[in-house]
Amino acid sequence: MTQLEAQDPARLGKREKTKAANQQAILDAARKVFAELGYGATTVRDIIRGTGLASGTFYNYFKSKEEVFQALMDESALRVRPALIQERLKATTFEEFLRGMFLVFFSYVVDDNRAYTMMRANSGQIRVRMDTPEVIAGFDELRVDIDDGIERGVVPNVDPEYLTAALIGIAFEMADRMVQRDDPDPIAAADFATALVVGGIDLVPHKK
Amino acid sequence: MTQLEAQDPARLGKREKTKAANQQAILDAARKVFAELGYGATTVRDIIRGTGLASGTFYNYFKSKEEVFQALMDESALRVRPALIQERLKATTFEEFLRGMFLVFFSYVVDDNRAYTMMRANSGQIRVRMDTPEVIAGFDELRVDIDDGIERGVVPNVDPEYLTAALIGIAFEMADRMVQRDDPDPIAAADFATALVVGGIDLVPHKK
DNA sequence: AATAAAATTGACGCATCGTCACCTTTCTCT
DNA sequence: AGAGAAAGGTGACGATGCGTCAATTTTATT
Repeated sequence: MTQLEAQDPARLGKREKTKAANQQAILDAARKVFAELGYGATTVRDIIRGTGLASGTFYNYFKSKEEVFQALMDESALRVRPALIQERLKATTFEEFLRGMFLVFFSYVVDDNRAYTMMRANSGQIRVRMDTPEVIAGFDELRVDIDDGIERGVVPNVDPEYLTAALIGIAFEMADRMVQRDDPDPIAAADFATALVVGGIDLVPHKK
Repeated sequence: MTQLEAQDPARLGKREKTKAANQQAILDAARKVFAELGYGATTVRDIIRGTGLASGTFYNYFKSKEEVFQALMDESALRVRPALIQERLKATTFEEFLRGMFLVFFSYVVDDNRAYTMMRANSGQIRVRMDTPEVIAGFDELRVDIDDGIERGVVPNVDPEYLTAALIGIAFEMADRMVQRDDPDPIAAADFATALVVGGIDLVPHKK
């Protein structure tokens, strides 16, 4: 009754191989079903149905529906994080620092629209936050780097916690707005956000 | 089996009187139980138990658990909104406008800590957003007023949607941080937020 | 007082959850 | 290779919570 074909050539025991495959299958099914039905409406059984596994098996991999969702968020976070780190390291001024971070984040949101939209769709009804320790790890590193940047003189000497909070707030709320637009423009969004913080918003007049 | 004593002296039919009383009783019980158990863990029965009413009665007043929660949020929003409007109207510069709004919001968050904390506690696990049409009405008016302000020259001519989004993001994320601090200071928070937007963050150096 | 209207009640049927005893597959060791 | 052990998969089951609804009680109307 198992429809799973193993194709991974890596040297792993069959056990590890199917475990990994199952885990991924559940995640894939979950992403799909969440997108179709929304978080609230999908049941654990809906998810497992898409994998050919038995209902009980789900619980060998995840504790609950919420945990799968969280795992999906983590997957997304993992995909942005390297780029964020990259940007952070190559910035030499605060403005570069900000523009790089915002651009990476907004671009990701537009690119991986599926993942982000899925998350957003679920946001409406009932929501697992994106700023849990796991998901926000990139931004937590951000706070550390802001501390660092202050020492190095790259970042102004302001309350790092508030600064981080404000940046996160700007990023997420603007992203929400952006994806609702007809033609989302990450560069424009990043410019706006950057100007708002470093220069005052006068810098980016809105063309009507 | 009804433990409710009517004490409202207003001239209302007994029907209206108990209806209003029941509605409020459910809301009060809900706030308490949500705070104790968290949104996810409380059941509709947990809520109704605190009122002496029967389980079916709950559904005469609210459609679901989520709806009560939303109603509680609306109650809170209703409490801030007049002050927000007040601030908005009396501002003559953008800076005043911002500082007023931020201060009202942060002060409310600190004052009505119970309501806000309840909300926050639930935020973690699973969350009903604060930016639904109802809750955010104050901020929706904000967007309208920003449009207005642009016309009047009080608010800089920038993309109003992004500006609103950014302000909301700053407000909520900073509020989250603020309430976690030992000695939350709404004035300092409002100063920070205002400086961040109007003047660039250099204006408020952080004392270490 | 009789009748109508409205609201309350709690038992019921339904759905989902998470568990667990049993079974199948994979691993290990000689 | 084969036997025993360990890991993992299975699906039926008990438990829990939901929302409904026919019956009942309470309030309004005439």
